Order: sequence, then structure tokens, then C-alpha cells
Amino acid sequence: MLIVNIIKLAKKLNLSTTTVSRALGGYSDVSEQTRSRVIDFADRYNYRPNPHASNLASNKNKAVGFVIPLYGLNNNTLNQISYFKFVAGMSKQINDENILFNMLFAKSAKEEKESYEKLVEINKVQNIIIHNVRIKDPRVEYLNQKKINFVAWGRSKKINYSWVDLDNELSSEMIVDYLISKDHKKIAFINVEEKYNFAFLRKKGFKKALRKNSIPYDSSIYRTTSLEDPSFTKNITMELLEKNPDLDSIICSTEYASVGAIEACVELGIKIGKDISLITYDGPVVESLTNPKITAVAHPLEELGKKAIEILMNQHKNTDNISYLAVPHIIERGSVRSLIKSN
Amino acid sequence: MLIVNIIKLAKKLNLSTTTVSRALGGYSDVSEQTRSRVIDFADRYNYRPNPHASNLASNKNKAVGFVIPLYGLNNNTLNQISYFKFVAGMSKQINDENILFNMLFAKSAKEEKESYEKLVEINKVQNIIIHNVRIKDPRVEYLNQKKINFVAWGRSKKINYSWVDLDNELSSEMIVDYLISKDHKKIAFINVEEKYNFAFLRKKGFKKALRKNSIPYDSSIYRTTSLEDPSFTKNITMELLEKNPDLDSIICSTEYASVGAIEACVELGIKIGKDISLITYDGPVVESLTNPKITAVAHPLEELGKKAIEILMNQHKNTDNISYLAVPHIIERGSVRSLIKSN
DNA sequence: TAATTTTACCAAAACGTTTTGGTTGTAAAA
DNA sequence: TTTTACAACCAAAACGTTTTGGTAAAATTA
Repeated sequence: MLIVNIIKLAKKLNLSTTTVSRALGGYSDVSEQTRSRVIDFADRYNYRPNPHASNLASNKNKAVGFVIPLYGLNNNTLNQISYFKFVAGMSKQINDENILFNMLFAKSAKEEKESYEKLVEINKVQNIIIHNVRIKDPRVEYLNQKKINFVAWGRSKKINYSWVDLDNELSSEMIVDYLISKDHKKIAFINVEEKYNFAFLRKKGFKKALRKNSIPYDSSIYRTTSLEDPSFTKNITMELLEKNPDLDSIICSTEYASVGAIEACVELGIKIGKDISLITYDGPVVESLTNPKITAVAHPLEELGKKAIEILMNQHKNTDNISYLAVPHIIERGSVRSLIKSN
Repeated sequence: MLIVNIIKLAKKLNLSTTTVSRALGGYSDVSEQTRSRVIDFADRYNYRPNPHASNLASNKNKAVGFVIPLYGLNNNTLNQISYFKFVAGMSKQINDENILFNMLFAKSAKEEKESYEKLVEINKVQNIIIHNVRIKDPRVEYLNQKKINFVAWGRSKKINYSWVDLDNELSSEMIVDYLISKDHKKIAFINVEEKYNFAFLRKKGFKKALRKNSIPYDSSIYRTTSLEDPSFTKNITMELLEKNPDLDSIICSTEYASVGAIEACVELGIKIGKDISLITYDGPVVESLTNPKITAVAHPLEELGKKAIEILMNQHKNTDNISYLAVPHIIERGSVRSLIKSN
């Protein structure tokens, strides 16, 4: 038997709709005894509040808003996979509650702005996830002004909001520690330009870990390459290998770079995992498409999405901002060898 | 000046809210003169109907529902990119109208079913896009029974609904025609198992094009490989090349296969685009990550998404089902050489 | 000219919640 | 004992649309 609305449910319970609504809403002017009776009945009769009525009456949309840009850096296919994984994580967290996504896609900066306005102004969305926040980001100002609850995926320097992020600094540290645990000593790092914050942090972590392990930083084997074109990295790798016959290992900051490095090794007849160690930051390509597959430090993007929603839903109660830095981990795929001498 | 609701707008116009609503809704019991006045005012005062009120009153949600499965084949990263592109296409079409997506992600078949129910039963969604329809698909039955307007992305054998799809048969034909236009004669095809409908259709188109061009189908150079593991294809390619020194060209049905074929060529010292031609079905890997980049037949997934929404929004008027088969096109990247002799 | 149909409009109800502004009865404080 | 405070509930209004069931005037037909 399916009772559709709150009126019929209230009748069954011999209560007013007010009390039923407030019992379900967790208000304190309902006795615990009554509340549990209400919850029990709601459960039994499979009562699901009509979201449209609820949104209209409260002038609040319970959905979670998210805008995905389809321009600039975000138009890169491998980046889009990050979105997919993050969104998948959010949805896993969201599915249990009876909440929907209101997702919009924006082809331009202008459309992106309009999308946020559409969510807030027209659809009365109260909970939003934003991403790649810059210093003095107009979205932060807008959302603060409109008193919208939001959590950022990624953070800028000056932070006055809740956020979740990957720990790019720690990832690098873990990579270096891992290589050193396998007795590697001469480690090259092929990064991208440090104007990208993730690259800046990766370098920072790289240097920090070297220092910690008393290995001097050698700027001749730290290089930056193109963000997308593997052939750049191929050339850099060839040069590195030729000039440094004693090179233990190479860290690549992107999948594109890894592909280029692999090509260089193939061309020089150097066997990865045997003559040289290669390690990178994880992604869809090195996990299944390269030969060999490359050992990598994994970024738990799904977990990040889940956490973002968790924080979003709980910070109403709080006044403080909450943050979460995901802990990376190494996934071994055989491209790093052990140099530890047996006795 | 921002007029928020229909009541104030009606006052400005000296009309009832009924008439304003019906004018905007395109009803015929409003004079054209009045209608244009209303539209004019609505525009001027930037009137946006409150979607929650509208959904509640009409018991219809104007959003478009879409469920993305996160299990089975769809958990494959490269497949997820297809979703991303398709959704991007839908959103481009949707953004102009003031419509949102109601997207849900499902971790299991059970959750998938629940997701559709959530959309329809709770959120009153009336417009849905479904995908990968099977024969006797429970979703089709469910949506028909609930009289929900839907369009399928991909189709099964028995079709009694509207759909959009890639033309996998034509893609193969185009590939073969293209190769033959470059004077290729001995063409190998590395497909995946024909239990996958796309693979079945690709083979069909392949044979059809050969017949058309009076080239006999040689089953010894038609092979099937693993859906994901490139190393399978590597072995197959080595064997093909060794047994058939006169082989002109290889068609690979997936990106994974292309990667394997490239590895085989590298290992044998055979230069792609010079000693052999390689061509495939397009995707994110062969477009930017392989070396060389591989010429491919492109699948206009974004366009497909746009069309799906277009059909969805227009078929209310119609009673007939509408279908759309996307026209593929070849993207040249230099992995196919010309064998035409000059003079 | 009278009867009928059509055109163009509207008042009020409905949709299913949440929220406001109470009331009643009991317990604690004066 | 009287006053005050609090706990537990409720009737009615509000949210902003769409839809129902009309009406009055104009146009058409008889």
C-alpha cells in the first residue's frame, strides 16, 4: 500500500501535517516518542516527500549543484576522466540520501557564470561543489554573498572556505621515498611548468624528500616539459639518459610525459623496470595502455568526491570550514626495480 | 528591475495569471497579439518561472533524466569518455532552454533500476535518455508503461522507440573505401568478438565494402582479439605480419588493439605509415597519445547527444518514432600511406 | 433577427510541502 | 497558590505555478 503524501500519512498517525513534517525534519518541538512513530510509519508506507513541493515551500532546492567546464584545460580528455571519477565518488555518497545532482556543462567562461546563477537564482540550489578555485575567485564571492553552502575541490592560496584536495606535495614525497627504499640514488624528475599549482607542489615535495634523505638536489636532472605533447618528453628523456649513464630512475609528472619517456627508452633499447625505473602519477593510460604498465602514485579521486559531499552535508551545523587532504598510495606495476644488493 | 513571479508580471500586463501562463505555454486560447505582449514583457522583466512551482502544479518535471552505470563494461575508463562526450553534447542542446539535467550514477544493476524509479516516481521526470538498449529491455517496458517520453542512445534489434546511434556498419565501409582509394588491396581486420553488436556491425560493413570493391573476403586475415588487453593484439599483429608479407594495411577495432598493433610494428621494425598502414575507430588515445597518431574514423558523439535531446524535445508533437544515425568521417593523421603509383 | 459557435479572457482551486503564529496542558519557579 | 516557562502539538497561510470550469463579447450561422 502506497501512501503518497504527507496529508494521508498524518491522518494515519492522527497527527497534523505540521507535526509530521517537523518530526521528519528533526525539529525539537516533537517528542522523541512521536518522532519515532512518525519515522516508523513513513518507513512502513514508503513515504517520499514530493521534492517539488518541498523545494517550493522552503524556497530551497535539496539537490547538489555542480558545473563542469568544457573549455580551456578542462577540455582535455584525460582531465575529463578526473571529473568522471570525482562525480562518481560524489554520487556514491549522495545516492543513499534522496538527493539528486543538478549538473550543468559550460562551454565558456560566460556560460559558466550563467550556470551558477541558474543554479542559485532560478533553481534555488543551496549546496554546490566548485573546483579549481583561484585567488579572488568570483564564484567564491558570489556564493558567499548569496549565502550558499559550498565545498571546493582544489584550493587556492588564500582560503576561507571548505575544501577537499589531492596532496600533490605528499605524492612526490612518497614517490621519492619509494624509490629510495629500493636503493635508487640518482632520480630525474620530468615535471610541467610550475605555474600550474599541482606542478609547483610536486616539485616542492620532490625537493623536500631529497633533503630528508640527504640527497642533493641536482637541477640538471630536473626538467619541465609540455603539458600534452609526448614527443617533447621523448627528447628530454633521450638527452637525460645519454648525459647521465648512472641515472637510476625517472619520475614523470603526467601521463603524456610517461608515454614520451617510454618511447625514448624503447628507441634506445633501454628496458624499463630492468635498466631504468620509471614512475608516475596515476591515470587511465599508464594503468592499462602503456607497455609496460607504469608504477604510479594513485590519486583517490572517488574518495575525494565522497568526502566533498560529506563535508557539504555536514557543515550546516558547523561554522568552521572543514578541509580534507586525500592520502595517496603507490600502485606497483613493475616499472620500478629494486637496486638493493642481496648481501 | 527584476520581477520575480507570474503574479506581478500579470499585474503589469493587466492580465490574469491564467492568461500569462497560457500565453507562455503556447496555448491557442490566447490571441496572438496578447501573446506577443506577454512574451515581450516576460523578456523585458527577465521573468523565469519558478521550476519548483511549475513542476508541482503540473506534476511534471521539465528536467531531462539520465542514468550512468558505473559497473560492467561501463566501468572502463575509455568508455566513460564516451559518456562524457555524449553528455557534453546533450548539455549544449539543453543549455539554451532553461532545463537542467537530473543525472544519477548507478553502481549496480539494482541501483540502476532504482535510479529510474527515483527519476520517474519521486521526481516526476517526463523526459529521459537511455542507452545501450537490449532486446526486451526492462527500462523500455517500464518507461512505456509509465508513459514517459524517452530516446535511446544505441539500439537493439526489435525497435519500437526513438533512438540515435553511431553507424558502425558505415564506419567500416568508409575505412575500407578510404584504404582502397589509396590503392590498398590486402586489408587485415582485427575486431573484437561479434557478440558485441558494434563489432558485429563493423564486420558486416567491412565485408560489404570488400564485396563492393570486388575484393574477396579472406578469413585468414580477419581476427578477433581481447576487448582490453593490448598484448593479445600485439601477438596477433606479429603473426599477421609474419605470415602475410604482402599485407597492405591493418584495421583495428579498438584503441587497445591499436596500441598492441603499434607495439608489434615497433618490435618488428616496421614503420607505420611507411611500410604498413594502420587505421582505427577514433578515441582519446590514438588522437594524441600513440606514436605515431593513428588515422581513424571519427564517431561524432557530441552531435549524437545534441540530436538525442532535439528528438526528445520535439517528439511530443509527433506520434511516430524518430531515429538518427550519425555520419562518421575519416580523420587523417598520417598512419595510412598512399600506394598509388605516380604514372 | 435570433440562435449558435468561437474567441479571448478570468477567478478560484489545486499541487504537497514548510512555516508562522499560535494553543493547551503540565512542570517549575515565585 | 499564582505566575512563568516549557513541552508538544496544530490550523491556516504561504510558496508560485498550472489547470479547471467557467463567462462575456464577438463572429458566424440559421
